[in-house]
Amino acid sequence: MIKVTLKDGSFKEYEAPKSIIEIAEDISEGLARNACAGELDGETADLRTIVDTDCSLSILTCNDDAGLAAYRHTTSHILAQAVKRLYPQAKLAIGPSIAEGFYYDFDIEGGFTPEDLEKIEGEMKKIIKEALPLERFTLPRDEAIKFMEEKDEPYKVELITDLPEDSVISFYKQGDFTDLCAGPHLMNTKFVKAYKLTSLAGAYWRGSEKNKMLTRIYGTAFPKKTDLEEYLAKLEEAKLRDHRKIGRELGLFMTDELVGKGMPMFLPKGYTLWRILENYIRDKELDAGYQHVLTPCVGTVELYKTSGHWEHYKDNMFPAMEVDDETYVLRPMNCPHHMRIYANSAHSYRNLPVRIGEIAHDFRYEQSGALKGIERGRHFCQNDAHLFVTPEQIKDEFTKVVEMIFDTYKDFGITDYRMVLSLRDPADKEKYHDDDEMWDIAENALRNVLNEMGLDYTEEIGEAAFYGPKLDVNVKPAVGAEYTLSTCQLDFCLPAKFNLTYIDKDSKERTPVVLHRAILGSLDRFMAYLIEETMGAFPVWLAPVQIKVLPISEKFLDYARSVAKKLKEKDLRVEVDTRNEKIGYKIREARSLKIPYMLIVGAKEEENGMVAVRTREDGDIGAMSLEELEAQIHQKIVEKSL
RNA sequence: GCCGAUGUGGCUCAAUUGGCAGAGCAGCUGAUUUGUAAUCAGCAGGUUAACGGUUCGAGUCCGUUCAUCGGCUCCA
Repeated sequence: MIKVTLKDGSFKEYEAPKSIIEIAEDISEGLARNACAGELDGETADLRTIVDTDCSLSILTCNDDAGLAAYRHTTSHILAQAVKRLYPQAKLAIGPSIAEGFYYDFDIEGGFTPEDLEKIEGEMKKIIKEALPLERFTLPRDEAIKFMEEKDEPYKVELITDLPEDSVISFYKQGDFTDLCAGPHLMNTKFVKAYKLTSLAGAYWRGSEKNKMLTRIYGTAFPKKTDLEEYLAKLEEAKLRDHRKIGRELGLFMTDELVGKGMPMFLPKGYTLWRILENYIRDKELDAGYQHVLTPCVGTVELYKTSGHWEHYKDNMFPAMEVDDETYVLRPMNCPHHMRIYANSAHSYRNLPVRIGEIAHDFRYEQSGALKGIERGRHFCQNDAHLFVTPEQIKDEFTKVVEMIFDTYKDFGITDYRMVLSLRDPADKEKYHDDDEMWDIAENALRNVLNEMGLDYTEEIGEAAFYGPKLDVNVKPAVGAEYTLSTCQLDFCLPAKFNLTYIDKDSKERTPVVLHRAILGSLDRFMAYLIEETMGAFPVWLAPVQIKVLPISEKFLDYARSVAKKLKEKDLRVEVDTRNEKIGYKIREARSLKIPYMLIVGAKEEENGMVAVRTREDGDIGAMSLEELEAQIHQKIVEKSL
């Protein structure tokens, strides 16, 4: 009798002899961490011992991240096996599991077509049906290299060559296919139940654009067919939230070939929302002691040479313009302008911090492939500010910025975000200002404040700005990759480059520290995120049109207009549907435009001086006086609720 | 920028193997005067992204360019 300890502490008993593989398959439906399954295959010793030691079967299920990752990783091996069977000339690169599935990179002349994917899926089905066991084996490094050389897999050879000399390299074999891999994996290909190859893409070998571009196949896999279907349905649904689609449908913004790519234009409704965002954040900053300025969208190239941006970002700026004897550039950011504004007057420790803010238009020559609606364009508008502080004030000011971010997110109902402490890569002296002591001080300063505030964050190396570390607040859009919404950057570098000073208590000149920060980030991108979060059904305080008055027939047009006029006088955003259509038709359109309040007016309403109210959320809520309605709406505006 | 896909009225989509560019919605005009998610009729709207090529004939095939989409790289 073999007694097996399960992960939840319970036991399960088996008649001996039974192989560990059989038991593992039984217990875990094939999802076992078999980092050592190859060695244990056929083992009939006391399983209990093995389970109790660390090198054993920790039983994983697909409810575990690690279990699901193993499941998907095995699916990626099956994909690679299928590709090698159908296209033996394809060379294997890497094929990990990722957040929502897996991918595998191949080097193949001409790449794959969508039709190829179907063929490959078919071959994968066969491999699963063949019920191939996965066997793990190891080789010393030099033999591993030889092994992959014989298989003519240059990318695998390169991967192994980069491992330390004394490494022992593990492989997983399934039938006619063997891959370099650390594992763990399923015990058998037959356990893969539901999978789909989702897309084709190009991807640089080892993520560097200097390397060859390979062909990547993305796929996903789930333990159950229904889970896969649910996931695919969710993807389709996400496309409906895409800000580019909703932005067009609601008349918020447009793009135009003749104006240029990456240059979105905001339409009246979009600009109404824009103004609300702009006023919101400017007022908030005023309350927090910021002073706002207005600076031009161009500057001399010397300005950017002084800051160091020219050296770092020349290729991502619009080309320089020669005017008379001078060279100008469209500005990619505003720091240098604000530095010069600070330098315009003398400063004492008494008047620090100086907080200079601007809703500033910037232009960046983004790579054409990086453009995405108003999320990332070549023109955008930053909610920028630079706080000039003494070293002692860093902690306090940084804390206040983080609090302003939280406060703002609360108002906009943003809850799904991730904080990243972005640090330099100490090995990269090209990209980052070379002053290790400065970096250590700056990074620790931010880290300490975050810890003191008790915030959850992850540290990421090589994500800092060239002049300093930063806190980024990242969100995930409906479609595509995560991006940064808010940022706060600590800079010991630019103030010195611009010779900025303040007079300290001891009458000595000192260099201030600068915090670069953006709460809404860029207004464009913030709006993109709002659109996707709300699906265009903005809360009342943000809705470009808050109220639409719908007369039952043309007879009541005058009354409808008088209602609209009264509400406009109360600073509400109102439109009247003056078209000669039936009421159902007008309601239908107002609903599709996600307008929060519809006021239906006919004979009854005109007689009583009332309006029949229909809300976006609750439908028909009956007749109301204008005073009552107005009070209700203003309440929602104050609360910033739906 | 790189790899791949896509491009037909404002929007969503049709158009057998290459054989007369079509529909719905939106728009305009008229009739209707309407009570909570689409009233009826008519009209107009196109160099099929642009340019070039193959062909008796190109929306369809080939080439170049542009734009969009999915990724990669980048993101001060």
